[in-house]
Formats: sequence, structure tokens, C-alpha cells
Amino acid sequence: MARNKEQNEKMREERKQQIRSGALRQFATKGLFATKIKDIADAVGMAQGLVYHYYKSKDEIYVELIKNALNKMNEAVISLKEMSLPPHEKIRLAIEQLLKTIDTSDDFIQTCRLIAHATSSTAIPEEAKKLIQEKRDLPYQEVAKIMAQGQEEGTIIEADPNELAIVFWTSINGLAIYKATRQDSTAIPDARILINMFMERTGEKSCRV
Amino acid sequence: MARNKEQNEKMREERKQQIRSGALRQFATKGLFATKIKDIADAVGMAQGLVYHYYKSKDEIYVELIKNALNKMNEAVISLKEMSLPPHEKIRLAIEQLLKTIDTSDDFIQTCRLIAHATSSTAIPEEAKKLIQEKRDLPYQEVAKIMAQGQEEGTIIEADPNELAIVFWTSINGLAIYKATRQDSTAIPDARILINMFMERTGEKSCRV
DNA sequence: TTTTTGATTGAATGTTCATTCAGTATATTA
DNA sequence: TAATATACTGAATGAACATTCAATCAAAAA
Repeated sequence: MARNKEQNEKMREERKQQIRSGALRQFATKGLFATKIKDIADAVGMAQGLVYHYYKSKDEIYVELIKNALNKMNEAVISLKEMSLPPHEKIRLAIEQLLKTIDTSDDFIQTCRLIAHATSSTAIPEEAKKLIQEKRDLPYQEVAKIMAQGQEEGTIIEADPNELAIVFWTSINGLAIYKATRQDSTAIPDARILINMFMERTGEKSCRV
Repeated sequence: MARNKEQNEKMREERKQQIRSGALRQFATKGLFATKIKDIADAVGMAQGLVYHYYKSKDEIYVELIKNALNKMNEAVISLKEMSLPPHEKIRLAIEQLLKTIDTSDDFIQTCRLIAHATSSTAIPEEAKKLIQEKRDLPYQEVAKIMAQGQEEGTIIEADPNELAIVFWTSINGLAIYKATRQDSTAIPDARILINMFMERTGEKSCRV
């Protein structure tokens, strides 16, 4: 097998990815403290000691996972912001996509659990706290902006846009957690229930004339 | 100080309550594994060893807290069920009360966090798992029934009542978690945003004629 | 071939706890 | 007062675990 600098670098990064992948599931289901290095090593199929060939500590793995999760979330929000769609269609699309992802992507669910564990626990590494502090607000802010735009167009209900954003994300998050804790095939609710909550009712359809 | 059987029993129960109270906050903010017996003892202001005079183990305290939390939640749901109000008013009232409680009762928030930690972690005592298994579904079932009743009366929107119940509870839960993780004075959203989501729109108000 | 470099293993080390325990204090009862 | 029972303390014990380390292994380069 080749062994030049780049190849080496690449293989090393692949191995690190395997570790992160195994660690994600462990941290997501058990939390940082209940997860033992042995659990991670077993999940990846390597010896305990080898984990330390790739990561300095358990905390370092954890922090990297938190960082990735927050970044992915923020990137998704930015790309939503930059779509050329009317605001209420952005909200509709976002809810549909998020619910579908919750329903189909195990990785996404695990990531939500990880973030949930992390944001609701004070017993996490300082660096993870800092990252959360820095990055958790962007999704709320961006959705609030979209809500405000929709209000100007008369398509989103009148209410404090920040509050709408909070309801938006906490509902999504609550659903992700719910789904994660029901191993079986519990169906995720129809997206229209949530979408409805934010849409101004302008028309015939919802009126008994 | 008196020292007959009953007095003793009562004082012992008070002391246990103090321990539970201190432990609740610790478990809620850090989870089971990150919470050390020393933390609990310090929170109550007693020596480590004394905790074991009242509880056999850390797990036993944890299980008792989980049990209390689930019972309180279920009792509240039963009392909602038994109120003589039209279904949509029950939903309205429940949302208003829950949001107000989230906003004002620190104990309630801590309890929500405890349950959230517990339901989303596999690293909890077997007995706690069993309790959650047994008791977590009642609130969903009862709210689903109320939703169905409301649909018959035409006051609750048409959608699978079970899905409505899931959205109901996951939204509430998401908000509680949100509130718990923002130390500052973050306001809880206006209850009407959530209430709206479930109510059939029958009238003039929401129509542009 | 030999040398070098990185991957890998599992045992050794030291620390952090949960839990136990020996002993002290305090209050009630006899 | 002495005997007894409970509350209480903080040190001792032992297990679990994160991290380190000495020793192999395998591939590539020389």
C-alpha cells in the first residue's frame, strides 16, 4: 500500500472519522460521562490504546463532534437563508425537510441527541461550552428573520418573530428527541401540523362561509 | 426534641426530601454519571457518608426522583382529563398552564431536564428504564383522546389525534429544555402561538372576506 | 536485505469515585 | 447517672477507568 505523506494523512483522517462515527453513537445514547473509551474502541473494533494514537483524550473527540454538529446545522441554516424562495415557502420547506430527515437519517437523530445532551448538561468540556455559546444562536436568528419577512408579506402569522423562531426550533428539537427515544417504527407527525402553526390563514379553505 | 417512632420517621423523611431536592438539581444539570455523591452531599450540606444513612446508593436516589417526576406528570394529566371543560378549552388551559409553569417554576424545569436526560440516555438504572417504559405513554394517550373529542366537536383541527398529541408534548418539552439552557431571562413564547396550532379556525377573524 | 516509520496491542499506572466503616456526638429512656 | 439508639463525620477500601507505555507488527524506503 502506498505510503507517501498525503496517503498517510488521508488514511489517518479516515481512521479518525471511524472513531468519531463510533463515538457519536455512544455519546448520543449515553452522554459523555457514561461513555467509556473502551466502548468507543469496541464500537470501532480497535484496542483501547489505539484511540489515543488518534485523539489526545475523550474530551477531544467529544469537542470535535460537537463542533461538527454545530457547523453542519449552521451551514444548513445559511443555505436555507440563501435560497430564492418566498419566506413562507422557506419555512414550509425547512419543516418538511427536517421532519423527513428525522424520520430517515439515523445519523441526524444521533447528532440531535448529542447536541441535546451537550446543551442541557453543565458537565461538558469548557471548549464545548464555548462552541455552543458561540454557535447555538444563529439558527434562531436566521429563522426569526425569515419569519419577519413572511410577516411583511402577510404570509406568516403576527407574533414576535423571535418567539416564532423559538417555537420553530424547540418543536423540531422536541420531535427529534422523541423519535430518538422510541426505537420502534413510531411515525413522525404530518409536517402540515407544524407548518400550519406559522402560516397566516388568508383564504377560503379554512373558512366556513 | 421528641423522639418517638413517628417523629423519628417524619424527621427521617424530611432529611430524605432534602437529599432528593439537592440531588434533583445535580442530576438535572449534569446527569447521573457526572453527578458525584460528594456533589449531592455538598448541596445538602452533609458529609458524604451520611447520604448512605438515608439511601442505599446513588442509583436509588435517582430512581426515586424519576418515579416522583413521572407520577406527578401523570397525576397532572389525569386531573386535566377529569376537568369539566370542552376539549379545546382543556388544550388551551394545559398549554397556558404549562408555559406559565415553565416560566416560573425552577423545580418544574429541573424535573423536565431530569426526565429528558433519563429518557434520552440508555445509561440509567434498569429500574428507571422500567418506570419510564411504564409511565411515559399515559400523557400522550390522554392528550390524544382530548384531541379526538375536540375534533368531534369541530374545535380541533383534523389530523391524526396521536400525531397531535406527539406535537403537543414534544413542543412543550422542547420549550422546557430551551428555557433550562438559557440561564438569563429569556422569555417563553406567547401561548397563543402553540394554542393556534391545534384550533380549528371557524370564523370571520382569520378570513379576508 | 536492513532500516525506518507508523499502526497496533494489551498490560501498567495513577486517579477518581462509590461505598463501607470505625468512631464521635447527641438525645432519649431507664 | 448509665444504657441505648440514631445522626453524623471523614478516613479507608476497592473497583472502574482514562491515560501511558513497552513491545510487536507490517509496509515502504534504502
